[in-house]
Amino acid sequence: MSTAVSAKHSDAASLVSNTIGEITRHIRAHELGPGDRLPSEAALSRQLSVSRTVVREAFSSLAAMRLIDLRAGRRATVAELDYGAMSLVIEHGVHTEQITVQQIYDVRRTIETRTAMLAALRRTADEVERISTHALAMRENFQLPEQVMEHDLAFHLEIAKAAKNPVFSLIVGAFERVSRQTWPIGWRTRPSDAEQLEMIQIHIDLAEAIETGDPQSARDLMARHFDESVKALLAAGIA
Amino acid sequence: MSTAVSAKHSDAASLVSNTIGEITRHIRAHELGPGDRLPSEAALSRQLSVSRTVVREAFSSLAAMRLIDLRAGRRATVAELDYGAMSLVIEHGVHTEQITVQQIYDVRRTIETRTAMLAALRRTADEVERISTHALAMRENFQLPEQVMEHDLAFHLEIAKAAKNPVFSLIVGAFERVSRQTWPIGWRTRPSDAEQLEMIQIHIDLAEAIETGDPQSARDLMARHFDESVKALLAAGIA
DNA sequence: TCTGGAAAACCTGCCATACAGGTTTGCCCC
DNA sequence: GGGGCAAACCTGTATGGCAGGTTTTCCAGA
Repeated sequence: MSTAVSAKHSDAASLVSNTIGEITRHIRAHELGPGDRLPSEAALSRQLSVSRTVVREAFSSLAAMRLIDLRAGRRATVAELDYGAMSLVIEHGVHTEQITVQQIYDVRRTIETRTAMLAALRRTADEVERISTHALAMRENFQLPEQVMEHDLAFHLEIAKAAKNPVFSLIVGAFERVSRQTWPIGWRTRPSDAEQLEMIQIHIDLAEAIETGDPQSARDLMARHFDESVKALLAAGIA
Repeated sequence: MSTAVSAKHSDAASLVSNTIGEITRHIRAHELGPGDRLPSEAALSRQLSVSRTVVREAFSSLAAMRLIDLRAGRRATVAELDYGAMSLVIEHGVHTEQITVQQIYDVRRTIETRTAMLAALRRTADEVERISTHALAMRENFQLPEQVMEHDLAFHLEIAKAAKNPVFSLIVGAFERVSRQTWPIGWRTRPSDAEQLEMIQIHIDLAEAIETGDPQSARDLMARHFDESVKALLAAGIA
């Protein structure tokens, strides 16, 4: 696998690209925030002297990146931070074999040992509540993999949120789509109830460390969680 | 600043969304890799029973996320991993005040202490060459901020590349657009030649640590680099 | 038989127009 | 002043068309 990652230097002087630039400039110039409305397609079309088709494709592209929200009949609005687009990019990388599952685990370990630590320092009572609930729900439903997975994903996202840095949430979220597809593989590498419960127990311990406010312990537990997961994957021959 | 980050659960049953799904499914089903060609707009239009308009918007969206490449007259092709879209998402977050510069530095520190370490372990001779070249070029052109910045950005990207994990490259690259805009602020907080050269020296030392193959030292230098940068930003009142 | 090159076929970028719904605005009536 | 309805506005999708770039095909000449 090559590790080439680039960014096309988009002088891409197509009308659509330019229009996308104009729209983002408009957002910046008017200091628009989430929920604020953008000009209508027709208005932009006149203003920039391009057809409505071009404006539509520009809007469509921005919506694909989740920078704006589109809904029929309504004006386009500036969107809240959303990891949907990043999640698709990562998924694409995995499906086209430019990224391996193991590489993702390495990045997640790097990021999430940090979020666990920060969460232990900065969490609010509400967040502790939600994190613990997901951990316990994993144990409760441990015979329903589907359920365990959903709570597992939510657990990790909540910890990122508790770290109080939206960029971490963005990155952790970016792995969601891929995780949904690889998670069952990891689960199958732990065939016995004991092994499954052991893995779930780490989550519960981690939730407790965050509740207690013990960053070092939270960090170590998250590291252990990923080390175990990678070990399991390797044992199953996912290299 | 709120730390809410979500992903709209896209049941979004619009024709365009469905078409996007169909196209990505096609890529997966046929195991297409970078450079492989996709069906023409007209063909997909017939095959999915939607108008060419819809297919065009779907292609346009995928191109915005850099999952495919579009060029006039040519068929669409599967794209190489590219951080352009992620870079736009991050930029959008900063401009709409959902992300602060400091938060980005925290994430970069987390990620790049790891890439520095891995680079020291895995770098090839070529990579060492390129990393050193950029570091030295920073010193050489230290009176041309524009130049220093470009080499600085390239320096960090090369280190990520040398870490041999494209996901790290993706994330480091995702901060490029924002960095280009905030970098001059950081530079101005170091008004004297001595301060500027001191900051550049860290890069040179880091390049050497990577060349020597000293992961611990590389890690520490990268950490110091970010600590200094954050300190400078805070001193300048960028909170 | 092989090769160079031109024409044909194909393809995308962009535009104008049209119409079916959903949304917002504003006005009128109570 | 408030409620509700109609008009104005807006987006989603479709059709047809043309300019210009790209690929394929195939013929003429060596």
